[in-house]
Amino acid sequence: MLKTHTCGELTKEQVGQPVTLAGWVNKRRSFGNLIFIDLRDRWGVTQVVVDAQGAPEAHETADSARSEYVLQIAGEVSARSEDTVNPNMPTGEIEVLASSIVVLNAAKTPPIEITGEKESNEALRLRYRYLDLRRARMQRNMKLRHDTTLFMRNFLSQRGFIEIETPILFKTTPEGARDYLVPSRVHPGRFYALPQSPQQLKQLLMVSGYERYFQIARCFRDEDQRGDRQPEFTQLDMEMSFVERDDVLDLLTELMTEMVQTVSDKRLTHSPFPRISYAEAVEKYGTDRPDLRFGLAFTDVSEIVKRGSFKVFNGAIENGGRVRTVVAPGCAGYSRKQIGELEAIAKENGAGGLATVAVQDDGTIKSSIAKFFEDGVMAELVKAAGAEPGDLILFGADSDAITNEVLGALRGHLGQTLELTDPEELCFVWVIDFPLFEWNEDEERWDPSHHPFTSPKPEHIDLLDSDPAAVLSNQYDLVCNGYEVAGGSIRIHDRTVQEKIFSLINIPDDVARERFGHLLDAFEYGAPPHGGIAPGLDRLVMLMAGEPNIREVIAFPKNQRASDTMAGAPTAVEQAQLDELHIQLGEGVDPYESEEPPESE
RNA sequence: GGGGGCGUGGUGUAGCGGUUAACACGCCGGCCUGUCAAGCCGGAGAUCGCGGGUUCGAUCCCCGUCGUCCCCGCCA
Repeated sequence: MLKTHTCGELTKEQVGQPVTLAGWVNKRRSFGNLIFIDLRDRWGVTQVVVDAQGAPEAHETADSARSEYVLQIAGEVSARSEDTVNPNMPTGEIEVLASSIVVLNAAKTPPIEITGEKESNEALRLRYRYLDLRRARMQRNMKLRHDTTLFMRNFLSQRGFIEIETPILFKTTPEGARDYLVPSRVHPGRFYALPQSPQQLKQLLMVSGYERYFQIARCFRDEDQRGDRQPEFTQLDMEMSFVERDDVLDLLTELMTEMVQTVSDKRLTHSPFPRISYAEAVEKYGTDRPDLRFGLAFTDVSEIVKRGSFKVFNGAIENGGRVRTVVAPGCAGYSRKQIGELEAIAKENGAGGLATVAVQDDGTIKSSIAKFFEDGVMAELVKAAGAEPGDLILFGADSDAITNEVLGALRGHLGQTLELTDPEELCFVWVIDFPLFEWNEDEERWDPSHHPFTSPKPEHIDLLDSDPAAVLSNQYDLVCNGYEVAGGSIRIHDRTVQEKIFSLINIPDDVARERFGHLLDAFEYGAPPHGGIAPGLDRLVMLMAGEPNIREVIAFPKNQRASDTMAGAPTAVEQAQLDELHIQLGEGVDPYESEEPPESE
């Protein structure tokens, strides 16, 4: 080793000892004949003192060193005098008196700030990711990610799970997300697909009798990016045999609770986690992934407002919709401008406008729609909505689909602006009892709301033919602070039921056999009842780190356009490579178009 | 595919129809033996992303384009 100690471990106990440190120049402060170097490695920062009189050669080297130079420094640990102790650094009680310094490598001035408090813009950070990853924030996030996966592995291993790797080169499943395809040299015109998740493989492992499987699994989906979505991401993929829903929920609750308590400094709102049905989540919060760090649930006031004469409300109800409210606490005094902002949000989400009722501090009503309601009805309305003096009632009057969006967006906005969301808090909630199908307007068919391997609730199997919309499934999602952080289900393990589902979602028998024959066949050889779940690792680490997007917890993420701007992927390839893969580019396709010229240095 | 924000020395920002384009950090040089956001002095460094238009005059206004981020669609 080129070092005897790390830059984070020396204390008064080592005073007088000879040590050798190696790391990067975090900061250099020169007084001419006396130079201080803050030397950094992954474990911390240690101050090195170089005295021109005591060590002239070392001083000369220190004088020429610059930020981010890689140095090896030999010297002696020395206690700092009382007035020079730095209580802000873990190693602040000591310093290393250098006797010799070797420049292991020089460094250009970095294009992004590594030690400063200023954040360089993300495009630059990604282009120089190897430098960005030197920053304390990134080092902390990578460590947290490691701690998280280590915890998961230990936790599951202790409970009898074993980690099994499944192929990255697999088979296309066109009914899901868009696949990343990999051409085959040996099979002209054929393609592998990168797995969107190891779903089928883990189910097959259950058929194989492993009973408790997990994998820190990379998954690939060729869809557009979001702050919480990358083309490749990581799941803690799990599957268990002979379990029922609550077995999975209980185990995951335990895992998540201990994980947060062990690796993060965030606070859990509650554990065990509350469970709400999909129907309740949508009815009260307008979404199947509500942020429950705050309330602001919706109330259905259709029956009350019917007794008034406001045409917008009555019209919405006559057209099969409803009128629901969300209460903005303490916002009765909102100015016209502030209400205008709320109305803009409502309109962006499909509302025609935004009716409001302000319950003023003295209990009187201020509202442009008050004139459509008798005082008694208005009082009942205020009470039903749960509004107190000082509150502002916001109305959504339309189809449920629209008011879910409108009120959901307003609720989210209020949660943010009224600071009802504590960034130090993690609020997990189970969402259960999802519908098995959702109607696909464009294709005019039923789509699985989760995936086609999710089992219907046994008591609903009879409804599959008569009323598919009413069939509930054994699907469950784990939601945290408004993010879906895990999703899973009890699976189908019966070939007949599985074939039935395929036919309901318009996958003809021959297609089902071609795409999923291996699974259907496997079900005939003693498939145990089984189920599982797949927490999204990136999102969990993001939440525990308090980061705004998952790129901050991925060492080398892709940008919004799914490019790696550091290495420059994807790239055009040589014609010879294409030929070997039997691939011909489409007419007019120019892979070199709009490609940035390489940086010349 | 659609909507929106941003793009000014190395970095982060300010600015604005006419400026020697400002500030901080960084960088380079000098002084300095107790700093840890070191200090003091001096210096270099920007065709204001690119192209076109409007204008007597554009970094500023308009259009296009490229880059980047956010959102909708999409994400079984």
